[in-house]
Amino acid sequence: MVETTRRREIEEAASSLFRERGYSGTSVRDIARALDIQGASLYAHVTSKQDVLWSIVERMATRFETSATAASAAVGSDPAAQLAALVRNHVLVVTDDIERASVFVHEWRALSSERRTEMARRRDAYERRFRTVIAAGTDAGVFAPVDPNVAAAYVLTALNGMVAWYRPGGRIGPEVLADSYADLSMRAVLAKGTVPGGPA
Amino acid sequence: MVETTRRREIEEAASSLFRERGYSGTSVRDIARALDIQGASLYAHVTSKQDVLWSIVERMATRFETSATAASAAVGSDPAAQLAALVRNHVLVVTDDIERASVFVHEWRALSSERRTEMARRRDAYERRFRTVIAAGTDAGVFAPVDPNVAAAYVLTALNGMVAWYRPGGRIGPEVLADSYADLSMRAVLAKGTVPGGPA
DNA sequence: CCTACCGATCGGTAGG
DNA sequence: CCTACCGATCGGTAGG
Repeated sequence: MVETTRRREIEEAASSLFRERGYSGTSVRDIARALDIQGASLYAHVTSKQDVLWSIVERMATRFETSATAASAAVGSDPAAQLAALVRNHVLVVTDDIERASVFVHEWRALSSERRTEMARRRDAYERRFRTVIAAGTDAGVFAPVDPNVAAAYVLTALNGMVAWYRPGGRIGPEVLADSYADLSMRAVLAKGTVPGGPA
Repeated sequence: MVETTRRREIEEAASSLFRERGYSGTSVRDIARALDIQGASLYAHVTSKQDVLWSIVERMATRFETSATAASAAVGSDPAAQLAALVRNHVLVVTDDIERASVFVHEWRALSSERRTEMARRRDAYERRFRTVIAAGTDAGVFAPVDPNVAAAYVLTALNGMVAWYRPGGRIGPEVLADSYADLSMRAVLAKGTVPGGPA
């Protein structure tokens, strides 16, 4: 599917509706109504409702992946700095596109089985970045002796939980939020008395 | 509606399906099939699909509320001990009924508007317990100077995030998990150099 | 708890 | 992008 303006508008309207009502709770006609066209007219631009979900989820997955890689590369190998960079980056991606991020977090289960399997793999690889860096910090003694799987799940679900409450333009901006979440996450895993490694 | 065995079985099957596919993604016939009866036969026991969702969500809400109150009362007024008790309690409620807990966390949005409003109010009151105790700790200087709203959201979404990955009978039991999550949460908010207040 | 059935809505196609 | 339409499925009711 070529990427047209209309196509982008459909994805945007769908993201908003999928966030509010879920994929199953949103009909093709709901999406069309948001764009003031007929339900059947959507199919001039997309091949299926499932494809719209896929492009939303896939786009966000790629964004999380590439920007995590960039954030990681920007800070050197210190586990504390690495974790802070991953957390800050994640918050910034979420706040930058809260609707697609929400769909990414909650609706990937509605993907058809092949795509769902691919996404499960990519999500797992993403979570592994957190596990690995936490394990490294724990081994180095700079982090408390936490179970890296539990700690990574804890931090990552806290980050993803943002999609449930964050609204753009609110009291707290993305940068402040990124710092707060990084502070909370660093403290959660740091050994007592350690000085937190700040963001890059 | 009287609480019969059959009624309980329906709620159980529905919890499992709602968790897997969401409320909108689950049909009345899906629930019936899980119980080896006809779709229409369900209506001998429930008045609507919506009522099944409500009883699941309401039951869990009450469980979270009453057991948080009990946990809070069991530990004295020290903010650190209070927060640890709230976290431990939450983890234990979630792990004790992971399927209903998952529906409670994710599907309350599918409630009809009146019930949804009530649940929003009760969820907010529950979150306020966390905010209040965090604010008290921050004021007392035992917690780091975090924004209580942000910190409470962080901790509570991490706790609720358990429904996405926890499976009963796994490597880590509920008690160990409750301790781990309490440790992570305490460290996240404690001021540097403070000795964590343990669970009750 | 069953059979038989209801109107409404679903995702999607045909053919312009 | 529209009208007209498809078969399938939806939540729920009637009447046993």
